[in-house]
Amino acid sequence: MQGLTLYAAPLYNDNAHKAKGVMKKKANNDNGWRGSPALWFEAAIEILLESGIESVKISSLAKKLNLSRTSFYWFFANRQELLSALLAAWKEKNTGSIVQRSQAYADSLAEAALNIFDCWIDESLFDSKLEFAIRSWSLQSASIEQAVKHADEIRLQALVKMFKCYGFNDIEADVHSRTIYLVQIGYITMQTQESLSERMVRVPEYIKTFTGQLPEPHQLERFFHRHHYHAISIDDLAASRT
Amino acid sequence: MQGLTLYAAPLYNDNAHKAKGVMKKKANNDNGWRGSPALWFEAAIEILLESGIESVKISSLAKKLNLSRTSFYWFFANRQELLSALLAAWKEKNTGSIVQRSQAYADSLAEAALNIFDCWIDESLFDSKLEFAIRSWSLQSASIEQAVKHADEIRLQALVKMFKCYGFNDIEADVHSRTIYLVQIGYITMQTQESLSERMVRVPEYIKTFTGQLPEPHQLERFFHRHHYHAISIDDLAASRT
DNA sequence: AATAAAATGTACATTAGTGTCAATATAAAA
DNA sequence: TTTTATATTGACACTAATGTACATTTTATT
Repeated sequence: MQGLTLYAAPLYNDNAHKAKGVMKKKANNDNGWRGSPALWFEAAIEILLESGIESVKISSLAKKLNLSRTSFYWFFANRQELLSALLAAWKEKNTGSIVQRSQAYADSLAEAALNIFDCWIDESLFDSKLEFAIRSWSLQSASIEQAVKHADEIRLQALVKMFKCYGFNDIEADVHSRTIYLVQIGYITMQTQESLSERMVRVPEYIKTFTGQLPEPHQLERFFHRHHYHAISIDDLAASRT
Repeated sequence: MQGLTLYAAPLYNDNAHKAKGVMKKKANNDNGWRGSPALWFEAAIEILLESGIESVKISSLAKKLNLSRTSFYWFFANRQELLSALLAAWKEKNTGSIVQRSQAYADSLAEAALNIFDCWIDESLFDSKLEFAIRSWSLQSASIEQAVKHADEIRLQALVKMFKCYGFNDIEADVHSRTIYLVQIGYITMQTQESLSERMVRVPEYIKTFTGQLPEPHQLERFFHRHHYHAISIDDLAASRT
């Protein structure tokens, strides 16, 4: 066993792309050993996103990593310790981004809303699958439910503050915050899989619905640009071919 | 074992209120036997809503019903058969109501939206906890995921049709349908617990956000009335006391 | 090369769940 | 009241998961 308070989120972020591929026998650490806390953790994240927390079984992870099941206990005291690391990673990543984007510079409410939308487009800011998995987990565990409720409060408060900056009264800010946030939570729950362009096409109408104002062309352009989207994009071409 | 294709949803609806109370030893069937498909099913629903599908264990249900675990197999072939009954009950109840309310009479879009809101207020129309539990289940099972996706499509189509009746174009109807539906799915996912009046206070602003028009006073009155809500209500009094 | 530290693996104990079977009890029908 | 259908139970076999103890292998250090 080892100490391991700190590696969870950072390693998840750094190695997420690497871990995606099929690797099995090769591709491990820099040192000569096959296992590491990070590898077990990444395998756990993968299984969590694919099949939920109750599928995060040490035996499955061992199979995935081609390691003996009991080797796990060298790095983690027990299964619970691994699960705590998963929760910590979620906290660090998802709530932070919403709060941060709600405070970003904007020259109008429409643009402020677009700043929030960054989270829904950019996976490096907000991981929707992780969000869904944690929320499902919360059904089974009171402590997780607590953590999720707390996150919702923090996030909604950040949005309310944003709307109030643009002159909304209490109830308006409340309803509009909930609308912008809950529509996204709804999308996540629906596990929608859509191309970038499918989603971008709806953006102006959503902004209008959420804020009451259509975004200016230059604001949309800025938004599209930072997400590498062009009105006639590779996505559109691919879609039109089918 | 017995045949049992038909009892699922009807018995769930009919006996849901009865089953809620603490009963244990008494209060069973009309006949002299202690167990029945319905009782096992109701116990399963309760556990499902409380703690998720993986907690629906025959051993737990038996304890809850004060029956031998193996007695279950007189009524159901196996656990899977019970789970199928749970899914069937969800299908029958939740999707049906949305479709039905989307077609109800309304003299304006605002009122049409209020008709949809009926589902979110009236538990006999739409069971939010069941909805959440099934959606969580869908993470673990491809077939459940399929069923949930299908339900989402049916429901959204019904809403799109409604918005188009009031002159919305394709993309407008699409975005507004998604907004009204996803906000609710978001609420469900957040497992929000609020009093009737807390929710009613937000209704006008939500209607304005979702449809672009504030509801007429008489429309709101009709809505409040059918949900037994009065501007100064028992809820308000209770809240003001704390 | 010898040793220590780190990681891995095998064997075992334990737990918690499913499902089968045969024996028994209860209620309804003859 | 006997018989039959329905329901209930305890004993058993099986499976899949966790976690422990200890031996073994692999890498790093001297």
